[in-house]
Amino acid sequence: MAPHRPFTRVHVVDDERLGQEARLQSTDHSAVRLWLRLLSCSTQIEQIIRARLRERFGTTLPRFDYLAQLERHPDGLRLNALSRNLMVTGGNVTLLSDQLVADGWVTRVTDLTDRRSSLVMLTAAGRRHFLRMAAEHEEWLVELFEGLGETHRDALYEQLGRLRAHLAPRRTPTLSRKERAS
Amino acid sequence: MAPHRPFTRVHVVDDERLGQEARLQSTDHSAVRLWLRLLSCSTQIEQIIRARLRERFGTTLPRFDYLAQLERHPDGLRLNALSRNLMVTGGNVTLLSDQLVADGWVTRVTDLTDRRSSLVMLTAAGRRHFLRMAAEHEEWLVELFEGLGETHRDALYEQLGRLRAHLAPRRTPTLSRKERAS
DNA sequence: GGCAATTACTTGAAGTTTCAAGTAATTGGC
DNA sequence: GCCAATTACTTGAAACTTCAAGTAATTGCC
Repeated sequence: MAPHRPFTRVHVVDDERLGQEARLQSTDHSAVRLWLRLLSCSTQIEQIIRARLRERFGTTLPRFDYLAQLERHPDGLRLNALSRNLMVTGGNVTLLSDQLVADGWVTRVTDLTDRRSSLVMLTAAGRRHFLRMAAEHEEWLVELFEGLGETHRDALYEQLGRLRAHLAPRRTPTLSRKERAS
Repeated sequence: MAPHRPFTRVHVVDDERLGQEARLQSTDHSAVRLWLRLLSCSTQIEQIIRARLRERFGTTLPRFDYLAQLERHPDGLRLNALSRNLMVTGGNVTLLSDQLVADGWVTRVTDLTDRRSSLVMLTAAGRRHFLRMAAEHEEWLVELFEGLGETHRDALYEQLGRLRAHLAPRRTPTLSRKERAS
């Protein structure tokens, strides 16, 4: 079988002379297993949080995350920055903004220095609403991690920090001049 | 700090006598930060994998995960079990199955011992197709974790294992008799 | 053996997310 | 200053996912 790309090496798995057994063992699967564990843990917690947000507050995780971002930026955020922080597409942020503005939790302010942009920020009611949810949200997480042991929690936090730092350079969408300035 | 029983105690955050500073520090945010890190790492990797699956193979992560499950169960899987393994709803699995059957990667076999159920399993072509993708998929992951350092990878893997074990009892959808038997 | 309760799956509507194309505003090189 | 390139956002179609309700088959209790 031909190589996949000029850049990548020909993987041993593609060597048809190897039998199935050898083929499966010929590479180090630890990277895949690590990823599957990470995904599994993340998905499990995500679904628990998602379900509770719905039943307790009738809202969704993306909306909650959106509000959380805004709460950390009292002076407002540009949709673009929000989209990057939340790791979702711009179209999604536009829609979420529409909804949250309609709900009265968020206001849009057109940026006078750049009329392409609009800033979004929490309304007073939105802030109160978010803080109420956030308090309970935190209890859920404390409860979820309770019993894991502080040492292990710290170790996990530490290792995830390393991973995030390792991954970070990969998504470098080059800050705009205005973002660098702020 | 008081025990964490939802709905019972009034959360410190709600105490309006505390100023903003005190309010933010009045609870232990480490659980939230841990969760955010976990989610962030997971999302980042997920989007990279998702993008590559699309551009290289014109497929999606859910479809890939579906095939991966089937590859690990050569005798076929019931939709129900698949739904649990993939942590998605039954309706979703039905739709994915329809698509993958239409693509020719998967076949449906009605379970003779239980005519409510149907088993899905890989076709020969589906298996070849999956193995081809899986080989490249693994390269992406090896590449992603490369440079993190084996010690840290092992430590992360270890800590995630603990977390998963800690989380596991939470989702106990009670195995059916037939599943216990197998 | 019969029937209520459970289980397995399907379906359709609603909500979410992405992609790709489009509009408007700004920037930078000349 | 002008204009091409870039940037910010919006829009609509398509894909995906969930929820809730529905159908069919099986199980368990009497």
